[in-house]
Amino acid sequence: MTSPAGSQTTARAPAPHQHLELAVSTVVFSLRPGPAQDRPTLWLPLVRRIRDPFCGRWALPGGPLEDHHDLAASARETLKATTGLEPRHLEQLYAFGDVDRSGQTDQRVVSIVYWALVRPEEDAEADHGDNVAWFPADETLRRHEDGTAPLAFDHGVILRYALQRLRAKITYSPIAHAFLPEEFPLTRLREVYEAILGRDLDPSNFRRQVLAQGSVESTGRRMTGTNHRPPLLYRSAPNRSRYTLTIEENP
Amino acid sequence: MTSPAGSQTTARAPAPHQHLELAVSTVVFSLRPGPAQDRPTLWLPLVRRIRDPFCGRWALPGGPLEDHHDLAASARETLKATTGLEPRHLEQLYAFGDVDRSGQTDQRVVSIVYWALVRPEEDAEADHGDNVAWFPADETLRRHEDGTAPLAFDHGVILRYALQRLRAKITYSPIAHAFLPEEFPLTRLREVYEAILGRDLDPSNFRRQVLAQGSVESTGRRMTGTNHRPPLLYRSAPNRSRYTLTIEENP
DNA sequence: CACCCTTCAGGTTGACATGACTTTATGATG
DNA sequence: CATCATAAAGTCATGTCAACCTGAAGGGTG
Repeated sequence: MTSPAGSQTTARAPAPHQHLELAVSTVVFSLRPGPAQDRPTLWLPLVRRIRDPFCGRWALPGGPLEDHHDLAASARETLKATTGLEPRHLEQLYAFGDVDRSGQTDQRVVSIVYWALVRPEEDAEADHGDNVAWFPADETLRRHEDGTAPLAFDHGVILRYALQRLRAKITYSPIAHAFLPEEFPLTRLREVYEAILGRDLDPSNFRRQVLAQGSVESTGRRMTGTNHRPPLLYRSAPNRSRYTLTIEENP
Repeated sequence: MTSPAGSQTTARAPAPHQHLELAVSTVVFSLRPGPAQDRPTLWLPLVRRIRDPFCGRWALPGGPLEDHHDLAASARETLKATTGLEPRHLEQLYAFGDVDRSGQTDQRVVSIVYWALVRPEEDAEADHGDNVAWFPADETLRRHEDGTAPLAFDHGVILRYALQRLRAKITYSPIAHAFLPEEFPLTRLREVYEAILGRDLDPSNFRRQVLAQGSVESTGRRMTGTNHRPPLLYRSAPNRSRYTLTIEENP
């Protein structure tokens, strides 16, 4: 076998019993009021399967890779078509391709999975019938793992990994802004972090940290009509982080 | 489009002019003496292409995805077949699938790229003729980017990304051990870090850090036959890091 | 308008991590 | 036994971070 990556070998004959399919899916997160209205929590949209295998179960939005679309563009397209969402932040998560993950013996599906963040305003617009719905992320994962309401395919594993990645990434990268509108008081931003990390943060220390690292900048204006001292409004600052790796899906 | 991820849609007709191919490639890193023998540097194996497109250029080892092998297993298999290497650490890097990356208009290649670390002992064993050779990583990247010796396909982009990922990951994860034999003095480990980060580290502070975080444990034994005070030998400790995400390719 | 309530905004303190540097230990060598 | 080379441990100044404290600035209420 001397054929290197990106090989042009055209003679690769798939085993007659397995057909290879390349799909693109996306784990979309949004922040919404939790069950008790204590703290906002992460939600994600799922699509109900209308054919076998896993007919009736919920699955991540996605579809086959579209020709003449790059991977990220294909994720965006498919996501818009299935759910109407156009996320602000989109990033590749992982490629899943275990032999047996398709749920059918005569077919193998390799999925390039993306994860995305949308703002709450963008949540509601789509009405795609009762085959698309939003679910609380942690509860969905819990009910998948205890067998109460399992997801289709290996999408439970994917969801768990996406949650881990989000929680890890938010500690070193200013992605939290993607959940918020253009201008926001620092308390909103802190609530995003608290929701994702699942614990309270000291308002004072949070302010100091986020200002020191320079991921936000003040607009100079203040919020009005508050019941208390009006907070300054901030916007997300142009990214000068050293952590940004060069592969960027966000134009 | 209601077909969710992992879709079973069998009716997807590829555009007649483009054939879709799924490949698996690996960026393998090893530590070897540098050009000047000051400090060891990163090297990687490349494979010379023997057909168009990019005939004669060097490319990452890889090949088409093998049926009845999971993605990581396919990477291991293909790597062993092309270079004889069986890396100690293997991890998925990224999926590359831009429409035009194959260098041919009638074909589209999506590559799932892995990256791997091997120990120097494992380097040399393979003799696959003059179509497989080792190159210094940084110099290869430089000569790709200034046009002196461009790599095939988009493998320059891939190499740059892999180097970034390695340098980022070594700061928060104990992967450096994968370059070393079972037992090693801390100075060896420090040299690995120095080579990858490209700067000297204080031996004393390095020792304190690495012992405090517990990624290595002492064997109790010492090196013998040294020209100086014999150092203690350490081995890598069972991973108790919180940073390890759940998708593990390393059995 | 005096007073209270709430949240904003900035400051202080102590525990701990990090970087630069110094000192002592231990084997081989001649 | 003096010397050499490196290991291993200790010292000290500085920086960072969580926890806590204090005052500021609005609206609401009587």
